[in-house]
Amino acid sequence: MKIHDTLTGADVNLDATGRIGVYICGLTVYDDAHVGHARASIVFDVMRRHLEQSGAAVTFVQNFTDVDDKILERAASTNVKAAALAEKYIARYGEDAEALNIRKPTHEPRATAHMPEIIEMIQRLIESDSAYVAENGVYFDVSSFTDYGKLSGKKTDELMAGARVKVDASKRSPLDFALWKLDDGELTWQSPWGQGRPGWHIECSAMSAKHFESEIDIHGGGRDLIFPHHENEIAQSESCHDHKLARVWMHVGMVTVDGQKMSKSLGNSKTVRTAISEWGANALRVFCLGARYAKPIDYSESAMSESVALWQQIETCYYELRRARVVPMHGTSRLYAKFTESLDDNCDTRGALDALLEMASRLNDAAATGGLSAAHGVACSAFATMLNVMGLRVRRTSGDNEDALDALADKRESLRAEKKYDEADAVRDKMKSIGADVLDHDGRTVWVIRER
RNA sequence: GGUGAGGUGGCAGAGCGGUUAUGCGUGGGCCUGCAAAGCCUAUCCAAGGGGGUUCGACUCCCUCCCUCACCUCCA
Repeated sequence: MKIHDTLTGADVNLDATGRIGVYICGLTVYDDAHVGHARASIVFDVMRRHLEQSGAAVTFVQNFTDVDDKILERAASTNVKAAALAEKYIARYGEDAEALNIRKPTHEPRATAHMPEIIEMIQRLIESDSAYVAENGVYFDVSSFTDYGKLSGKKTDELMAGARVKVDASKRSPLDFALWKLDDGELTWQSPWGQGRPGWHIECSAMSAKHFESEIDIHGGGRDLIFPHHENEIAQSESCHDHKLARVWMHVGMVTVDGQKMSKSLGNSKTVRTAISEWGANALRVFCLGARYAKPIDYSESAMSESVALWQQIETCYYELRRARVVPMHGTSRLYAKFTESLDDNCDTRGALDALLEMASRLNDAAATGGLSAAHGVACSAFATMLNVMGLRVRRTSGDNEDALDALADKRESLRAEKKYDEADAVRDKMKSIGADVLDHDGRTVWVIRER
């Protein structure tokens, strides 16, 4: 699999048959996840599924940052304990991820559960003169790391000139960032430098080092993490270890609304929950996978209704195959090859989606004209695999209801053959009451459970 | 101001130095007892502006314009 590396700008080949370590920067948990968070999680979920489908043993780590200024602020303003607030939103993200069929990461480390590792890493940084103790806490000395800026393409003197960096009198340089903040409030720990809590960034360096002994194969997150988060992670980690932090850096483009980045501060964010209830989880996945991951995508009514239309074609195809009792069969398929080649090519989910849609369209065509048969076994098998790799999940009803619907569909077919249309219509109404849409072609009755 | 990513048909969105992307939408048709779904077919042959390289550029180079992101917390 070929992946574009943000740091070098080059395409890096990954052996998709070996072991692959992936570290994704997850959420800071002080509010519900929005569609932008969902996109990043979905893209990396598909990448993981594809790597595993290709034979790789993937260790997939996605962290939660559960100690942070925002969490403390939100907790204070809503009169709840910060730890409880973080816990609540971790749980709610878990529900969102489940609804979106995002596979559980191998590990979901939390910053608060890694205080010894964090403190130890800070200590090492101080010992190697990469960090220093100041009045308000411990800071990373950016001037000690000559490669600083290599990921984001920023030069330290330009950053200095920018003067938008917060000035803190106890820092040697405005560019230095906090590793440990002295504090005696909630969510604080004892450290050699006094009571306090970690700064943002250090938790990811400590947690990734814990889960990966050497270089991480793929380190990812949203584009907005490139600076300062990932830049600072590199500085910290590479000052501690003699290997690079990651072989490949992968950054997912922003989700915009009316061309503007979705963000909480702008007040234009759409929560995952809202999007799912308005459009359905599969349509949201289709939307998030409908462009190459590095590009921005614009969330809008029309984009989402198009995603729903695309999803419905896939949904219909699934039920056509099911009703025709096509038995999956191994074999080679041009569209399946296009699907895997697309994903191998820098995780081109759009290309993969196109292959899946073309497959659905061909099968729907066959269903509408000659009918599906055992001859479609190979396509049926490829279709199922593609659905699975894309993480799309057709809505089902209970097994009992499926049996009942099959029986009703059979009954309706014979009533129609006998031209007993009133009775056939009654059966259709019955099927609708169970939640199934009825599609007729040429004497055959197919039912579909629609997501929406 | 700096850095990065882009500007493709009504919309979304690819690839490619010379052949129709594709999908959605729209028009027409087919199937059907009805409805729904589906299918077929047509439509749209577009490439921010200006230069250049070339036999030939949407595809390469230069330049200008514009959009977005990051430079402050952010997936």
